[in-house]
Amino acid sequence: MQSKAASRRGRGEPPVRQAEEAAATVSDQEIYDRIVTSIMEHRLPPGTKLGEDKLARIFGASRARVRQVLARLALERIVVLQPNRGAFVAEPTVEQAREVFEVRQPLEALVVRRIIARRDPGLIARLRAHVAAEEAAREARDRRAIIRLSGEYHVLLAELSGSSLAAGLMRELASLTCLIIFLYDAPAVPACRDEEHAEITQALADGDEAAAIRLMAEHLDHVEACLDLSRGAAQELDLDAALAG
Amino acid sequence: MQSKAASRRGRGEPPVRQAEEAAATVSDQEIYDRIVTSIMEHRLPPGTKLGEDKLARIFGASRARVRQVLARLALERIVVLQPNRGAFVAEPTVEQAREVFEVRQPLEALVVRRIIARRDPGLIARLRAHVAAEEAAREARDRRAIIRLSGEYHVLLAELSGSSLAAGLMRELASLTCLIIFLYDAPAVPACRDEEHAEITQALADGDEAAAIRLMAEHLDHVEACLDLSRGAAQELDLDAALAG
DNA sequence: TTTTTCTAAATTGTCGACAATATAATGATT
DNA sequence: AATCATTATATTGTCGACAATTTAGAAAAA
Repeated sequence: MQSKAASRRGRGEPPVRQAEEAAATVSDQEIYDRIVTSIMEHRLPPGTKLGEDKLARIFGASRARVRQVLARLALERIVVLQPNRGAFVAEPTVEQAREVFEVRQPLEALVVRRIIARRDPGLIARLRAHVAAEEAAREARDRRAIIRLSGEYHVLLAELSGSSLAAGLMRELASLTCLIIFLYDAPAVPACRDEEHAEITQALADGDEAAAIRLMAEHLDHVEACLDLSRGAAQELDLDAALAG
Repeated sequence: MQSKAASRRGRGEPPVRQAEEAAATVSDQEIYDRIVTSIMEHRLPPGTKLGEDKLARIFGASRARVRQVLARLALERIVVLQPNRGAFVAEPTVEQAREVFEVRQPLEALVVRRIIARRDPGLIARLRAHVAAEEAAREARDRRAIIRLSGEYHVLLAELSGSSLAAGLMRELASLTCLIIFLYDAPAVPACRDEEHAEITQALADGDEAAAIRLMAEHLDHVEACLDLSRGAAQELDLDAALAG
């Protein structure tokens, strides 16, 4: 099947590590977390087929278990289920990308207001620790970790806000944003938001609600502005290239 | 092939012989819709146990199918799954109730802005038709239909806004709101919002964004203000009667 | 060579059976 | 009589097997 490594740039073998083989028992949550992490770190590119049998072998779990997890991912819009065809990592359209940012904007503002209202210093400490982790990943040039941690900052924010509903929604939206960034981002991306998380955290520590909300809004605008949403997805380019040759 | 037997859709529960045929025809979506409708109409009160075997018999489907639907409902927070104990209709806490309204507030504003931006007359017509249906249900004193239709107005609004993301979120939040109203509402509730949907629709028809947003915010405030945050009631009910129809 | 048709392989959808756990029912003990 | 321990029943959790469908490949025809 796989003749040339170069030919399977688009959607080939799953980049999921096969290192740990069939251990005794792996929970649904573990399977879910590993797939989500892989997607957030772009080791599973959009469009990748997630075969049930293949995943079951990788995780050493039964197919039914994997199937359950895939159904959950599909409901969270991170994965698309095609009847009788299987599960694929979602490829959000330009339209969907805009919708995600549109919903995130007021939701993040809500989260910021809640955190300000709490005035919990321990809360700020956790945020600072996360920002430090982001900084470390950036210095280590670990681009995958950078992308994942950037998304997780917002999830952490929502969790610390005390609204489990907002946290759940943010988890979903953050994962989707990772997919969107992978699909539509220009190469020089991460520079766009290097210090913004730190600045937002500082505004929260100061209890400056207006500044925090403004910084957050600008931050989201910056990320969205970095995207090239005028043209089709990068995946279509691959298709065109393949057809030309 | 033969669908003659299916034409007999009485209120009587599907006996064994009908169950056999229904197994092939009842889709997951149908099971999902019927349970959601029953919950929205308060025929399945919060706290009701949703036994897998019992539901499977009622719908004439396999337990695995029912289990899938229950997992989906759990992910949408309408149902709670207790490990090794089963599925129960969710009983949102006071905290969760506040969270729902808190998230709905900016989300509904977003939906209103989108609809205004569209300026589609056909869209207004559909809204008016729905409001008329609400009016009819109110005149018919069909309290269950009133509650369900009230929630569905907001879902329809989100769908017509053109954002599938917002629509999906609103569907979840509307169902939760129905549960919340059942748990915490004082008896004299629906009076709270008799004409508000019509007024919002009119503002949308006029293209008056500021008025529409203000009316919507006030509407949500009114509903929330009607809630009584001191008691909670749940009673046993047999599933067959509640799911019939 | 290109297109079409048919066959074979692989993958998903569905179900029933068995094991693990919780609930109830019963009987024994204080 | 009340409480606790034990047994019995019912429900959920998990798995493998089989059927239905799709995909890939081979063979045949244009």
